[in-house]
Amino acid sequence: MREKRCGRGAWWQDRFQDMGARITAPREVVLDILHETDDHVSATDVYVKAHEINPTIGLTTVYRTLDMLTQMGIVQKFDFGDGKSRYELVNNPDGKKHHHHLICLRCKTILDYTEFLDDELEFIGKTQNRLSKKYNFNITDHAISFYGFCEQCK
Amino acid sequence: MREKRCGRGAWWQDRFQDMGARITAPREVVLDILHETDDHVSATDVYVKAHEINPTIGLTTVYRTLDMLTQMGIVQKFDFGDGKSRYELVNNPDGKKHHHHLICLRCKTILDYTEFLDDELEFIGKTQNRLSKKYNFNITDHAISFYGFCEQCK
DNA sequence: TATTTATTGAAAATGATTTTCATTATTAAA
DNA sequence: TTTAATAATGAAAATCATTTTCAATAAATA
Repeated sequence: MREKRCGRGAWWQDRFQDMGARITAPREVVLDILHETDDHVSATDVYVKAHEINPTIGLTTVYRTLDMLTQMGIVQKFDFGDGKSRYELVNNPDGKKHHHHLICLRCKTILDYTEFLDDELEFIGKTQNRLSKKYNFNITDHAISFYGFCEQCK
Repeated sequence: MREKRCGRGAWWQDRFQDMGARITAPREVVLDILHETDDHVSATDVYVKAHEINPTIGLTTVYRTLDMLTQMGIVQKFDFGDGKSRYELVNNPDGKKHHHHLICLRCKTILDYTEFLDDELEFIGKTQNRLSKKYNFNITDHAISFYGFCEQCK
């Protein structure tokens, strides 16, 4: 087993309560794994790690949990074009800060960058406000990706 | 058959020449279809239309052509999380202007928006310059998506 | 405690995308 | 031109991520 959540419960557990979703062992394991990871992980990545911790956890449940977390806005789902989805905590207290992506169209390499967040914040904030109003959308997250060719491929 | 390219060749044909790629009937049909479409189409969408025009064109070739065009930067490939990739011309002279996406996490609806392009242009241009320099990347395109819940789903 | 409801995992089904391979069309060379 | 090399094609088979089905289990509620 692994150490339990600290104190009265992790930040995400309240969200579960609100949704009437149960806090189960498999779900805790998935959340723990996401907290420990800096990378964008695939469902299989999560499954493999989960399986090491608790071999009874099935791939289906991993998919279901990841999907649920995505819909709750706790996890962000990415598709970089290599056929499998990647998942990442939106708010990882210990982990990597919010970042954007630079994707090579030939070799599919993904570079995370965190620079220029100040300029970005300004732009995103403004746009987000305008969009939510205009389209009556409750915006919870965003993604910015640049495409092109990396040093090796250009 | 359908009308041939006007004059000495469409803009994309030069790109083909440069790459040593042949301008074949199936490829012309795929390009034509993309030009006629405003939507983000799936490979199957393209295949169905291509098939109406020329029933000998196979799905495999559609995939291959789309992939090739993506790598050439002529087409942009999107994944919105519904399991199939979408493709769209980057420069569609007659078609829709460059736009960004507003995606509902529950019902998966995709809204295109084109507002606020002036602010965006400024932000994107600046960031793009900085990134190309810093990471020695040849940036050809970008994508911005906002996630959240639409009117019905929130 | 009994009963309803949510969650789970295994196995099967689905469905998009890739690979294989033999054939055909195109270009380059002789 | 004719020929040799190469690129492109399509059908069928193979892959592989993701979903669905369904019976079993666990948790919440009456």
